[in-house]
Amino acid sequence: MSLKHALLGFINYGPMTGYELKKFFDTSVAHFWNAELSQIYPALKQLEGDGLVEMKVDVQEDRPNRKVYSITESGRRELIDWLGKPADREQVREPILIKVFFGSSLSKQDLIAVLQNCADETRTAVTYLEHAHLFVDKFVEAIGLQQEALFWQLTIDCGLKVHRAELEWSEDAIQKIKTADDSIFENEQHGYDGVNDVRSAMEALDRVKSLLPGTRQTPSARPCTKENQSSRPLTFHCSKGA
Amino acid sequence: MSLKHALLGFINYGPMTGYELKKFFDTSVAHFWNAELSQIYPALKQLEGDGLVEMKVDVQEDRPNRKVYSITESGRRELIDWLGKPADREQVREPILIKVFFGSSLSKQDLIAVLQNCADETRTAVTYLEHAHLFVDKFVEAIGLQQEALFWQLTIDCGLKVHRAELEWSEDAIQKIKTADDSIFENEQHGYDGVNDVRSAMEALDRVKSLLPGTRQTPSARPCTKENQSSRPLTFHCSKGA
DNA sequence: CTGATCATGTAACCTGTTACATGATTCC
DNA sequence: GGAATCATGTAACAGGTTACATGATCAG
Repeated sequence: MSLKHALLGFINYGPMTGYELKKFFDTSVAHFWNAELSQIYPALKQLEGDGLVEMKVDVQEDRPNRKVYSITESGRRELIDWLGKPADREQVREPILIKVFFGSSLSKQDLIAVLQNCADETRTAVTYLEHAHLFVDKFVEAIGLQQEALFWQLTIDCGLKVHRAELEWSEDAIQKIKTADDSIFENEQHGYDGVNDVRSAMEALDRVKSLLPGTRQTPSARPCTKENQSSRPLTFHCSKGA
Repeated sequence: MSLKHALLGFINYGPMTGYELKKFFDTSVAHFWNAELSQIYPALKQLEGDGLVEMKVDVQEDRPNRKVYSITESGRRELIDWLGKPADREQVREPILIKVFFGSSLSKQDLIAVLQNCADETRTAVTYLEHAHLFVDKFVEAIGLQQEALFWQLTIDCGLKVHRAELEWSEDAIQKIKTADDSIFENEQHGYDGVNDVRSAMEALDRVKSLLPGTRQTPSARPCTKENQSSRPLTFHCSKGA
């Protein structure tokens, strides 16, 4: 549950309301985490129920009352404990790669247009992150959290590297597609079109697997069961725990 | 709804059952999309309800009956239509970056350990993807879908570039943290610890924003409303539409 | 006999997004 | 007067994961 720990992390800077937490999210971690108010408020209630934060109502005359949350000792322990544990990996989900994967159904120009659009958006993201470095410097100074600068900047470095890699990829991909043979596009006729063919394809897959290097071989087809999803045989599963 | 379109994409290769679709997911798109059987079966029912696929029961004596799905004309149109539209961007969510962001609460060595673990997992992912190139070549040949090779390989190229960038980042980050001043770690005392300070921090933020280049300035504080989430002022929002 | 394979599903749950509701104040 | 600000929430929905249920056959 990363959200609750991110909330704890901010509240650890100092007592805050849900509304203020939302601002912190939007101004400092939006490039790698988002949270809506409708998610923050119930999460704070749960943190309070677990004794990780304490709430005090701040009565105001001319504005709505505020609920100010502070971290407890138990909350600080929980935060430090969680921070020190290996990070979860979220399953990668990239709609653009679905489009590329099935790109043979499109015309060359349509596929390029989709990738061009992707490249443009990524370029925008890179530009924003380049500003962000400067922004963080000013911000941490303004709020007196200079010690945090290194850590905040590191998260931006990550976003920059990753987005630049994405951008490089999409530009490369466009080039490769441009120079590809026209015959592989707008494919109507595929390799097989019957149940038996899919079956023999799966058998072929097993033969291919046993030819490949680098992993222990399995004598027969891998089924769709829990066990070998995590054992990760020959196929290129790559986003869940080692 | 990327999942349904991915299903359509595979069924477009040829008639298939849910169980077979799961195998295709696990062997060829697992590095950028996952789908459980419990999600595939109802999705197929919906696709059928929408007239995008057709189902035929294949009665077998010695094994459970199968439901074989084929794509319809309408389904093929829907697929091509979706493929040609700009891809959605999923909100980035990186638990590891939350840990780095709040890294000042950890000891130097604990933070390095977390990043080391992240680097190791990423290295494993890179190794798998390196195998995957070879695997795809053999696989598409075995199932007679050679025309698909370029597209499938491109999706692996993307994963490789991105994961290598991540790996590079985590190694850099470890170095930067190693050489950082010890005083910024295990931070108990933060810059402010009262409500009023958070408020003045938010005001400081607004002053900072107006100093920054590259975007149109806003005269006053940005609130937590829908409208300017999409207008993306000065902060480094970067993962939603331009 | 145990466990894997083939094959289909349902139900509960978790996380997150969108829409809706309220209501005073302040800025243009 | 209308929009934005401050400040709190609820409800519905969407997407995905985990657990559970069934049941036959085949391999070790």
